[in-house]
Formats: sequence, structure tokens, C-alpha cells
Amino acid sequence: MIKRALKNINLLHSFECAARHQSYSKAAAELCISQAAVSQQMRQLEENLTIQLFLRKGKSMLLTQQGKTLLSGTQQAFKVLEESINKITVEEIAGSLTISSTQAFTTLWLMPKLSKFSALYPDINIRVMSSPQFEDLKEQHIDLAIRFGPRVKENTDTSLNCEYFGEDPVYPVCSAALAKSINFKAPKDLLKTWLVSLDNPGCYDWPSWFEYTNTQGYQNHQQWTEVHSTDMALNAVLNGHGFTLAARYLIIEQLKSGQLVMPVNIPHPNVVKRYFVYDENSAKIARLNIFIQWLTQEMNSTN
Amino acid sequence: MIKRALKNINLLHSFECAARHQSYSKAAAELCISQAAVSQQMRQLEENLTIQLFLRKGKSMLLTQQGKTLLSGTQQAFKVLEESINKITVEEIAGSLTISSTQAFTTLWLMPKLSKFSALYPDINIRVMSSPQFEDLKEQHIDLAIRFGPRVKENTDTSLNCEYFGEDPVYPVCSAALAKSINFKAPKDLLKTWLVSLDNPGCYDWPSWFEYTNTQGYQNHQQWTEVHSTDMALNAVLNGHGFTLAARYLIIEQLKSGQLVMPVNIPHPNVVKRYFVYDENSAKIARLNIFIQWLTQEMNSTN
DNA sequence: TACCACTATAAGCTGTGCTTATAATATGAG
DNA sequence: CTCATATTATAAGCACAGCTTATAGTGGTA
Repeated sequence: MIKRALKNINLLHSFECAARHQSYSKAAAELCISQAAVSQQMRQLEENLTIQLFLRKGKSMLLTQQGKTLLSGTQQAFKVLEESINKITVEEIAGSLTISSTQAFTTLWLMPKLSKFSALYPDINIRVMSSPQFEDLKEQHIDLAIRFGPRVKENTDTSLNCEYFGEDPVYPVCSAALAKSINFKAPKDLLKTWLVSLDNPGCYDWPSWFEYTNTQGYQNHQQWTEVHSTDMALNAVLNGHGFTLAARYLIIEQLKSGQLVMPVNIPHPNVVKRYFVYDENSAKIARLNIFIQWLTQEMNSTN
Repeated sequence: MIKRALKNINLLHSFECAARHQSYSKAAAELCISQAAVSQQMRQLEENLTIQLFLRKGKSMLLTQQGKTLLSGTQQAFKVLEESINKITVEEIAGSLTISSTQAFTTLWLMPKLSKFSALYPDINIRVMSSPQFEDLKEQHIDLAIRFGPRVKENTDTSLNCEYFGEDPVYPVCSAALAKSINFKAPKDLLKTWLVSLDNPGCYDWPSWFEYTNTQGYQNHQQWTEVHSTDMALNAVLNGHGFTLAARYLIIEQLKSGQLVMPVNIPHPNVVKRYFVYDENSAKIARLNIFIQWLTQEMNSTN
């Protein structure tokens, strides 16, 4: 009896779920298997134990007294197991985290604010990697990737968490000095100066903005400057070199100080969505959650 | 991490065993699987948890600190599970038991002694069934079968326990009165009277005894009486009707009281081996163990 | 009665969990 | 040092456990 039941403890795991929900289909959803599988597992378990655990009442499966006893026991046992596994696999809060994101984000947002995080959590060391691509988290030993774009979710491996944490519009921006020397009132006025674009802009490209604003003749524009990342583009623009397209969160401070302006205040048709990508089963999950929480709050308070 | 580990708790069961033994091959023996399976399971578990649980030291697998922590946790959790399952599946000592055995045993041994058992354990009800065959325990709702013969083990389903509990010689016996009226000194003298045989004697038949004793002419013997069970045979014999072959444990009391005698004290070549047949996973195991223990002691004390 | 939201069951498929065979490893003895 | 031994590790193969889909069955409600 006991030997038979302990031969397949996984049935007990499914049992705990079905018993808690008093519903096979809810258990199925939680366990990510089909209702039929749950039903068959429960039948198997009842056969193994030669007792009845559930009583069907309409749409739900009420527990027999024996079922209730077993629920209590399984919950206690799995709690012990969970805590035990936690203890050996989950690292303490103190330790290191490796963060990967775009060069623009790391340079313009993260590095300037990192001292705030470190002041709050001096026991957490942050290592920052910038990359324009979606690298493999496991291969590169990355704990958290902060990614931007419209297809992050689709391009993220299903074994990883992909958490949306906000979005920003993209605007054409130039230096205040340039805006004083040239009268920029309409989208077509931008064609009077240099336009700084990224070599890989994705969907946040100038042609899309010009199309969206119904601007003619941009195809004949000659003054293009191509750079590798938004921080480089902004560096050029801050020094009076035309316009670039930038997500608002990246330039909040420069807009406030008046270094950068948006004379043509029409956003790009594509917004920049932001995502955290990490493994929820990471041993560093406790540390990760702290960083993610901090970053989310920081982003919200500066937006 | 945790989710991954809890997806296959059976690995943790094997772990507890391997960790306790600090040996994969010992764990394999206990779990009745191959050493290679254990090795692969432990590798899988270490991968799932992304930690090292064992350190190989020659012929044994020492535990890492993490392995020790997990051993402690798994032992605790499985203890809780075991107790929980026990509580819902194992019946109390009080209750009923259904015992099946031959008619001879039930009539001649068990029924006369049952009051002794009931005096000791008034909360246990015994239901007795007699049958000459090996019935299916589960089908007939038999909790314990007491069986005799040379091939009980081979004829018992492997899912059941088959416990040998002793053996007895078989002798030709007759009434004291008959022994006084006819001089029985040698095996051939038995041919002067009726011989009571069973319709299904198995290997405990008269021809085997006569061959064993080198007795000539038994094939021409005309005074045969055929009955269905040993208790019927003994009933006839007690009333002066010739000889029958009987296992000693069945006639102990009648030998002591002088009702039956063994004038030719040569045992049958085949002894009667006794077995308990039951399901060790039975919910009534607690009760069964009590009965089995009592019967074993009772049999030993009267033999 | 019909409808609905669930559970139960049957049949089929595939990948998990074993097996066997053999390689690799650690240890001790000579 | 070599060799033997008793273990664990690994690879390849197989079959059946554990799922799936499809559909039947059930209980409750209007």
C-alpha cells in the first residue's frame, strides 16, 4: 500500500493541486497538463491506495474525509520539500547580478542611476553588459536582460520569464541651440539639417516617422549620419548635429535641463515596450526580485 | 528551480535512498531497479537543481553539504507522507479478518482454538472460509490464506507475501480400538483393513507411502474409502474405520488422549509445509500481523 | 426538456524511465 | 609501479507510463 503509493509520488503532487482546487480542470491548468491526464492520475492514485479521495458534486470534486487527510499531509510534506530545496538552491540576497541591456539604456539610464541602487543595497554587486542583440542568457551567464521592442515576447525562449514593465514614445529631438538657429515647425522642416539614424533601428526608423507624418521628399534627403547606438546619436545631437529619434525615458533629464528639445512634438508611430527577461527558477531569484523592483520604481518615478 | 524539482518528485525518492546508503548500487537494490537507473536519476536531479549533491569517494558517494540538507528535508517530507498515507489506508487493529484454509485445518485446528484468539483480541472478528483450492485472494476478499503443500510458493502470485511457517510429517493413523483388534506391526499389515484416502491427496497419497515403505501388493488392495477432506477421513477413522494419512499437527490432541494411534510409525516421504499467503500492502496489515503472530505461536506451542 | 460546464473514458503516440553492455574511476594489494 | 576489484558513469535501445485528443457521461440549472 504505502510502498505502492510512494512508488509514484508525482501522483501525490497532482493530487494536492486537484484537492486544493476541488477541480480537475483547474488543477490541469495549474499543472499545464490536460484535464484528462489529471482525471486518469487521480483514478490511478485511488486505485493504488484502494480508497476514494474525491466525491463528484456537479462541477466540482469534493474531498472525502480521507482525501482531506491526505491533502493536509501532502501540503505539509511538499512545504518541507520546497523549503529544503530552497535552502540548497536559492542564494542569499547578498551577491552579484549580471545585467544585460542595450548600450543606450546602460549608458544613459542605468549607469547614471546605479549609485542610487548601490546605496540602498550595498551587498549586491551589479555587473553590466551591453549588447544590441538577444543573447542566450544561460550561455552568457546573464541573470537579467532588459530588452526593448515590439517582438521581445515572441523572441524570448518559453523557459524564461518575459515581464513587460512599461512603454515610451519615441520623438525626434535636437539641441536647443540648433532649434534656435533653424525654425523647426513641421516634420518637413527636419529635412533642413542632419538626421542621425541607427544602423539597426528596427521599427524605430526615420522613414516610418516621415510616412506617419505624411512628409514628402525624405527619400531624397542627403544629410544622414549613421551610428551604432542611441547614446552615440544623442551625443552627436547634444553637440548640435541635427536630429535623432529617441525614446523619451532616455532623454528625460536632458529635456528637463533644456539641453534637448522636441520642436516637432509628434511621436513615432511605434512605441518602445520594455521587458525584463530572466529565469524565474534562477538561484539568484531573491536578488533579482530586489533589483527588478527597484528598477521598476525608479523608472516610474522618473517618468 | 523549485518548480522543476517538484515536477518529478520521484527523483527525490530515489535520492533519499541513495543518500541514506551513500551508494548507488545499494539504493538500486532497495528500489529494485538497476544501478544505472539510479546513476542517471541522480545526474538528472543534479541537473534540475543545478547543484552537486554527491562526491564520489572510491566505492561510495559522499554527500555534499547541500546533499545533506536535502537528505534531511526529504526524510522529513517522506515521513509526513508515509504517516499521512498510513492514516487513510491502514485500518485499526479492531475490525474483521477473513481467513481461508483447507477444511481440515479450519475444522480440526482453527475452529477449536479460535476462542483462545478471541479471548485475547475481542475486537478482531474472524470470518473463516474453507476451500480445497487456491482461490484468488482479492476476488474472494480473503485477507489471509493458510495453505499447505510442496508447491505453494510457486503457485502464489508474486504480488503476495508467501511466508513459510513450519512443516509437519504425515503418518498413517487409526483408532486405538482398531489397533487392539488387529496386530499392526509392519506397513503391509495395513492392508488388512480399510484405507481412507482423499479424492485429491496431491503428493500425500497412500501409493507414495507404500512405495516408500517397500510394501508389495497394495495395488490389489480392495478396501478403499474415498472422502473429500482430512477431517472427514479422521472422523471415519476415529470411529474405527481403518487408517488414514494425516499431518501430525492436525491430530496432536487425539494422539495425546489416546483416541488415535500410529502403530506403524513411519512417516510419509512428503512433509506438509505450511504457508501464510497475504498482501503485505493490505489496509488490514496491522490486524493481520496480530493474527499471524498468534497463530504462529499457537502452532509452535502445541507442536 | 435543453444547455452548459465540468469529469470520465478510450484509443493512440512519444518520450521518460528503465534496461543491458561497457567504459571509467578510485582504491588497495603485491 | 601494475593489476584486480568493486563500484559509478555513460551510451544505446526498448517498452510502457504519461500524456494527448476526441468523445461519452454526469450533475445542475433555467
